Amino acid sequence: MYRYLEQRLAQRVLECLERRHPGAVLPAVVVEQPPKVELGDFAIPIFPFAKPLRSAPLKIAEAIRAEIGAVEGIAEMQVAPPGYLNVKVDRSWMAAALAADRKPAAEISSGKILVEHSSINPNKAAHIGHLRNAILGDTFVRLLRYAGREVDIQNYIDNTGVQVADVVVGFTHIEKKSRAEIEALTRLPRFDYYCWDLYARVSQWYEADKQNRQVRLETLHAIEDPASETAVIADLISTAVLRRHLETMDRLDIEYDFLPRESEILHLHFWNAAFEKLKESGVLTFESEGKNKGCWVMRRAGTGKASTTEGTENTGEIKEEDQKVIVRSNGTVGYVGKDIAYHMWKFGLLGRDFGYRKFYRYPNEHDCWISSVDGEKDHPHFGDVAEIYNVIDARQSEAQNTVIEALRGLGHGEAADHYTHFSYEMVALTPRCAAELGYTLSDEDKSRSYIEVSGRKGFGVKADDLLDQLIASAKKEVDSRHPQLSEPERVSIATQIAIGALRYFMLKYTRQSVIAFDFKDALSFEGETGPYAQYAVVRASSIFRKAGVDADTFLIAISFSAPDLAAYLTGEGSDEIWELWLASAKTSYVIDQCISGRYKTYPPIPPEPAYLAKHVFQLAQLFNTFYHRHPILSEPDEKRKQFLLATVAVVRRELIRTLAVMGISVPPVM
RNA sequence: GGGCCCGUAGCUCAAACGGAUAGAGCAUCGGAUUUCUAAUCCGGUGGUUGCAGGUUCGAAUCCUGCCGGGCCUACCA
Repeated sequence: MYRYLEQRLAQRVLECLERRHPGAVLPAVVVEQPPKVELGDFAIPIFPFAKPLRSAPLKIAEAIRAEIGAVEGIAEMQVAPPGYLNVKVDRSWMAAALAADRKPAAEISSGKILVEHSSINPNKAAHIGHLRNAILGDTFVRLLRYAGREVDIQNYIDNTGVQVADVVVGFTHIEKKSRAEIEALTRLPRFDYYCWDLYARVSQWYEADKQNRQVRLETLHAIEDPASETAVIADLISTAVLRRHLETMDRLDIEYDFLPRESEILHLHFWNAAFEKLKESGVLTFESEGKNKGCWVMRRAGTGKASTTEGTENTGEIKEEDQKVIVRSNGTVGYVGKDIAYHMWKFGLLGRDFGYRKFYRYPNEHDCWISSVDGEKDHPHFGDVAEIYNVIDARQSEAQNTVIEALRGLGHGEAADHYTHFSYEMVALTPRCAAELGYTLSDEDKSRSYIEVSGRKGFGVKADDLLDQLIASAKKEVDSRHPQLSEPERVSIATQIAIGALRYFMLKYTRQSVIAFDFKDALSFEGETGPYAQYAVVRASSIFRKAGVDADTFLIAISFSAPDLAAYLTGEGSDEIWELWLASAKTSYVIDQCISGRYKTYPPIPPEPAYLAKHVFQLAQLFNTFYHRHPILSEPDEKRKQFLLATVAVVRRELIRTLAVMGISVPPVM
């Protein structure tokens, strides 16, 4: 409703100006939010119109105010120096719409969206960096689904790469385990932890004797032959670790629909199909001499302008330093090549498909499918989508751009335009946090503001460990507050709080900010945190419980007359309560902003889920202030009491809604 | 060398195609509870937005140049 009002306001202002100045070339009407409620609910800066209309901003603003006429939902307009048109919403109109949860008709959006996230190498336990990825991705999925879009969630599994090979080497060459012994180990409750330690040992083993690296190459090669014993072991390990990753993410209510694996991209020859098209279209060129002799290369994304710059004639030749090797001189294809083929499949441009079989069933009966060479007959239709979003950290932006350019080069400009690298910065550890974990730091490291997590070194905070700590910490608090509750009830509440804290923590930073991880901040339940927002909802719920009224149906049953609403919302000192209603009205507006990114620029800026966190916090903060100032159940004026209850119900509804989009549920008590 | 990102309060972060007095949380100091449970609220302290120019009615935001930091830049994945 808020967004609807904003758009209509901009439209009407533009029409008004066009009527006054026919033929004038006008800039877009920008609608902002004034710094304070007293000023109004919308603010339109008039400065940009001064020059084209050859008139003073204040004069133009006054003219608009006088001539625009009645706009539904808008109560009044004021001209404010040095050149703003401040607009006040018709408060009772908006409140009535909000209480009834009326929404303007949703735009019809078409086409399935594919979101790829997590994509953790299946060779060790997930860590906090993976948590950021999965939480961002999962929240984005929830945003899209809230907006009515159809979404498939994919988690790409690189089960044939060096990282898996390294752990295979660890089992077979360092620990000298048999296949049966490894199989037994995979049944450990936290087999991924075992691999975490082993992986770090393998790295040391390589360091100790460079000869050992030869084993890695042999193993890597052997994994590609599905008939080999090594491949069977690799599959055993990667599948077991993958299962653990799904369990870890399920703890956070993160689910997937389909797990495409590199092994199938290999064995179903996706690359061959892509290779032919890439050669035909000239995206790939063969180098017959120089550094990359014998390789198939393409232009590195982001280098060299499309046309000829200095020296480079348009002969299809690419300067050596701008070359990206896609096929090595020994004929094998690198990661990017496979990724190009995979993305052609995503858009339905490859002409091949995976086989599918069920892999994992969530407690809610939802099935997660996995790729396989010979799959089940009946399966959902994956791929062939209209838009894709890849949640991958910023370090891989060049590889992502290369894939996009390959699609463009193949003539699939439309697909390339609907390919978004949902980029974000990494999670690193503060030096203090690293020290707490027992790592000895060099003086150089101590002076850094953060230190990168390294799976190879076994340096990092494991996802399950962090979650365990959060639950334990919340449990302690719940135990002392609610000793009367049963143990399972207390565990359940503590778990919800822990998830709330973790998901909020990962979402409150904007994407391009490196998270310097610190236990103190992450384990905090006070201030700008998930539990703060959850607690606000619990408070709201408890008011209704005490009142003996059902919060969810209260708003349906009740109705206010416009004069009553106006009395409560526009009277003396009502700004503070109005602010709460106004903020509540913004939920769908905020969700829209999260999805489309902040600017409507080209190229588009990826989505930003952090605005959700800001919105939730603002709602909770306003509510807590309101809660403290207005005793509700003891309000003597019955009509006013109903209005205050309605205020609580609306805020509560919007808080629950927004938290749900963030993947955060609310416990019954805290 | 080239590409991308960052530099805002003691710390961690915000700031809506450039807009009204740059805001929060944490920390710190001082207050608030016989009430819908204080995982809360109110108030104080704390800023030359890395530096220097430029663009304009107006710059944390755009441009240029410095300074400082991070990531990418392999016939690794």
